[in-house]
Amino acid sequence: MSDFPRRRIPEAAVARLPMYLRILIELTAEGTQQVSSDQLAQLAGVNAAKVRKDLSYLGSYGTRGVGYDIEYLTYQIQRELGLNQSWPVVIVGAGNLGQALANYGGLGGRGFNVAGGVDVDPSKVGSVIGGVRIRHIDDLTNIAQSKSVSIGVIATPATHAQEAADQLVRAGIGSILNFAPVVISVPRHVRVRKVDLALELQILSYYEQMRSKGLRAVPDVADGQTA
Amino acid sequence: MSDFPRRRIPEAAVARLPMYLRILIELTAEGTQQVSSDQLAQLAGVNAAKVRKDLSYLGSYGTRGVGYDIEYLTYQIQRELGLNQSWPVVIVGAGNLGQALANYGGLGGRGFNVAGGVDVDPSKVGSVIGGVRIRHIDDLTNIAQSKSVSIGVIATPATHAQEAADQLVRAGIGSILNFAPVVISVPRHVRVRKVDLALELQILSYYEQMRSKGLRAVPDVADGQTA
DNA sequence: TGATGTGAACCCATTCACAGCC
DNA sequence: GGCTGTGAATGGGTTCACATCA
Repeated sequence: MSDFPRRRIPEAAVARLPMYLRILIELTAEGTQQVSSDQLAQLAGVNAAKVRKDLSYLGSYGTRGVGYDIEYLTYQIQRELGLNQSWPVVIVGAGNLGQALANYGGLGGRGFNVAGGVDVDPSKVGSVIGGVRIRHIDDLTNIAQSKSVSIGVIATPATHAQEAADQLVRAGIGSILNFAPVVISVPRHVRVRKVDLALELQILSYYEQMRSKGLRAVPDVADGQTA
Repeated sequence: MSDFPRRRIPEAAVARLPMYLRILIELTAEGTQQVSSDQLAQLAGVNAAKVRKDLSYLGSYGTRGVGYDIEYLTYQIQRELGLNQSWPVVIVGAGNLGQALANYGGLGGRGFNVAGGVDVDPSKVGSVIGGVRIRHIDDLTNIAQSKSVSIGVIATPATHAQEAADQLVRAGIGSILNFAPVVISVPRHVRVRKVDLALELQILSYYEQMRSKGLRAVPDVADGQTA
């Protein structure tokens, strides 16, 4: 109501906003107050025009001839990403990875809190990891509903990932971050993002192999950087 | 020489090959021997035409009217990605994340092995994690060169990530997988991929927020799935 | 007949280049 | 003068649709 739903932002741009946000927060920590699209592009390793276009989707928050006010821009990006609230997330799987995630303190400052963790293993149920009590997976729906959780993280072995996904969907979760190295299938309205260590490494190995074969591979762009 | 450098594969296609590979390996485990682009697309949650085009970059390894021979296709993808050899990787940072990575057994079967781990903290140096002895970061160049490591993983806190990147570059590493939540800058010839939990969650929160505002957000595509 | 392989069309994303404003 | 904001141009990736072949 107060902030009417502005035009939809292209997916690719949305994916970069968190990166800009992080950089802005770092700049604030260093005491900087203004930043130009050129500087920001430099720090993010992308093209300056891209920065300006991305930011323009939020509205016209820059000042011509000057740049962007960091504090104001930070606020706008956070608002756009929905980070003016703290999102409760639930973690499925309390093995190595699940524990690492629960212990990872970095989430609090970035708009999230771990509302709970679940596992199938009875020996894990009841333990407390990173301040989070692990409950049985059958409690998932309870937890999700009582704490209004809409984001779930799958940190199970590959063999149980689909099961975990099904449970999350049944619990009414709308977005899933999948750390298990398998493709999970979910109803179309559920959004999934996947993080897979080996998969990332395999992409890198392709280019390393190209390099070793003497092909200059590509001039490199991707997550661009400066020396 | 034996396999002459075929035309370069588009970046987006390269990024999907590991996913196909994993699915093919799963199918093999289930005893399947043939697969069509339709089936594969279904399992990967992408369009069938995309599967065919992606695979066509490798060469014409399918049989019209039949599909793809899984074993043969698996071999071809592995070869293309350079996975017919095992790539040694070095992990910088032996904290929570670094330990989780070293302990993660899944790498061996997917074309990688942990050649070593390093840290700055003297109390960590000398310990053995996941079968890997942690050494001091000053040994990085030694390790990298003696074991021909070309891929490095940054698992340090954000504050030390740039430092770690510099050391890796100095050690002659060509590709970096960065788990630290900062953008690192490296010379142009070094390839970087970034994995950031909070960043992924922040992307999801954008769409959850859209949803909660009643905007049907997007019809969803991304890592597509079937119900 | 049935599924691949691929030109062509389409669509989204990136980049250019400059008008507009401070 | 300097930097934003954005139409227009470009480029890459996706999808269509069909010729091709087992």
